[in-house]
Amino acid sequence: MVSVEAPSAARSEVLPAAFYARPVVQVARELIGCVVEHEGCSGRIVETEAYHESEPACHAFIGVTPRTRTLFGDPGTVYVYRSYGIHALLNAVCEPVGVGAAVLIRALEPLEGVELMRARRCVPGRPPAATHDRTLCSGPGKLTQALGIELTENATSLLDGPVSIRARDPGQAPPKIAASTRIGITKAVELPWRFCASDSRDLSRPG
DNA sequence: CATGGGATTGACT
DNA sequence: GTCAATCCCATGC
Repeated sequence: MVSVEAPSAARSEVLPAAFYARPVVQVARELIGCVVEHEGCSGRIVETEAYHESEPACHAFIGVTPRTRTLFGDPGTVYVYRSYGIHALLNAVCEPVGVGAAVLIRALEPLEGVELMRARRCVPGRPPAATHDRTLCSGPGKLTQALGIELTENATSLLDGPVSIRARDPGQAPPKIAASTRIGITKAVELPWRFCASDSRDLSRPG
């Protein structure tokens, strides 16, 4: 059995648990440029936000409950929850076990499986999106819909589970990153814990 | 058991 | 710019 991957398309390694077992704000910044993959569909992370149990915008602020239990688990675990009754939002659990913290993945640049993503994002009765549509994964609810990630993936492992995140190509220059305040929250709004790839055109909103 | 509030999106004025 | 859709779960009676 020979790999079908061309040498120029060699994949970076899956990020290890030690990557996630660090301060969540640092992880959020370093996840920019990494690649999320689920069942053949993938995209480059261009926007993230950090959430930590010490501040009230984080679900873990209230402590351990059935909903927040995942946040306090192993670093490198998937945390997915239902937002506004409609959307599934994807997070990566960070910090050591017992600390409730996670990085919200807010936007991707589509890479692989674009046709399938477009099909999942297609709304009946409207024309299909353009081929390199910048709205395919330009938001936390959009990217989970495009990748087919649902609540059933909650508490699975990013290390060997259905959803994985690979490191940036170390041979490439690191992306230029802009920090700003988080979007869509009403508490701890002043913290500059949102990170965007400065040159990306796939952001949920300008960074 | 009833209620209220979202880490959003897309449609519409 | 405004607004509704829709469901999980935390909270309070």
